[in-house]
Amino acid sequence: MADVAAAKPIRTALTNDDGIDLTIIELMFFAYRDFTSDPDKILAEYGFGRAHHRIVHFVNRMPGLTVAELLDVLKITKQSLARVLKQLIDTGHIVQIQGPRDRRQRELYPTAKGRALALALARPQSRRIQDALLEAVPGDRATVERFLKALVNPELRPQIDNLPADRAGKIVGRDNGDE
Amino acid sequence: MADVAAAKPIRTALTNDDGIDLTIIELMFFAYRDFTSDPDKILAEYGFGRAHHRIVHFVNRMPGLTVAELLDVLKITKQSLARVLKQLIDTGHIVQIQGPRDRRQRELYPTAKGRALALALARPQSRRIQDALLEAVPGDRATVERFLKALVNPELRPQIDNLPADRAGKIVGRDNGDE
DNA sequence: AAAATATGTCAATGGTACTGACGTATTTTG
DNA sequence: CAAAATACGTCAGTACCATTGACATATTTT
Repeated sequence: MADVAAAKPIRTALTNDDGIDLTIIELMFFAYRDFTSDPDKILAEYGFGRAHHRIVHFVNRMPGLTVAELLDVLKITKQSLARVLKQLIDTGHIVQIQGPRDRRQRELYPTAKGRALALALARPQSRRIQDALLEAVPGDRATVERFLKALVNPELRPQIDNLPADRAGKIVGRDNGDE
Repeated sequence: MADVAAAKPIRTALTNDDGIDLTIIELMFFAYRDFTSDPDKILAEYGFGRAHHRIVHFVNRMPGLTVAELLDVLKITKQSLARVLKQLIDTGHIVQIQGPRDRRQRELYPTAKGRALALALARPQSRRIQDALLEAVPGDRATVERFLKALVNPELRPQIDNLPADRAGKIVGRDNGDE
């Protein structure tokens, strides 16, 4: 009976007074939407989507990673990866090389074309971040990084720490004189 | 000819040395993914997706907004909204009321059920933010808010400013004694 | 030799988004 | 008042991204 009649509309707005951090919740939504809009435009020219972006990005960040490692970073299924990875291989952005130790594995490497795409996609995002930090005072960047990292599930934070920050000292793979 | 041969793999990792702010780019990816994972789990129980989340959220934040206004906030097409909004109306989360001034318009209001859903979805996100700011010093929250807002396209920032922060003074609609 | 692992693939499904076109009710404009 | 514009809804078709489940192959481990 109560279900039949139209439910009564609530006319008062949900606000921060309700004990919810709506300000940052909404800023995350709007910020992320616009943050991804620049690469989305570029990807559309190639007929690619966000899945291609993520794959080409992490293959460039961790050259030689295996399919299983890539799945672990992206937290998607093998089947979801398959089609998109195949397209990137077919278009010459990524190459597969049989694992030297374990020949069941396929190590994934970017080509020069794949590196160029990763850079083209990252540049506008980096630029947007740079602009957002224009009026930042020393320490603001660290504050933002701490906050974002603290939003990540704790068990996944080591994965982020293991990404190469720069080329000082660390040798990720033998440099064979790419370009 | 050059295209036939397998392209040479690049074995060096892309790093911050390449002039790209990879650290924050990747933090944004991981942070947003985990930030949306909590509501995603709840939505799955209802057979809903992220589109339902966004609609039920902003209808609760701006009760009485019209379909056109909602489209303008979400930046999606009428056709994309249609199916999802219909589901939320059919399940009694949202009600439509003919606009009092312009009868072509349909004002959207949450029901008690819709308000409860919006709160249930927002709570884990708010909690995650609260936890992320646990060790923050005064000023850190403002720094994060400034940064996120600066990532948003400039022309859309007024839209964010117009969302009700709290109920002090401002009367968004007449309070007719909901629950 | 058997079991486990790494990968690839086939089929089916679902959610979200898009473009384009068309219809209806209502309001505004000339 | 008639025409144009507006607000909304809907139909058809398409595309991308992700899922589960099942199965096949090559290789390594036990």
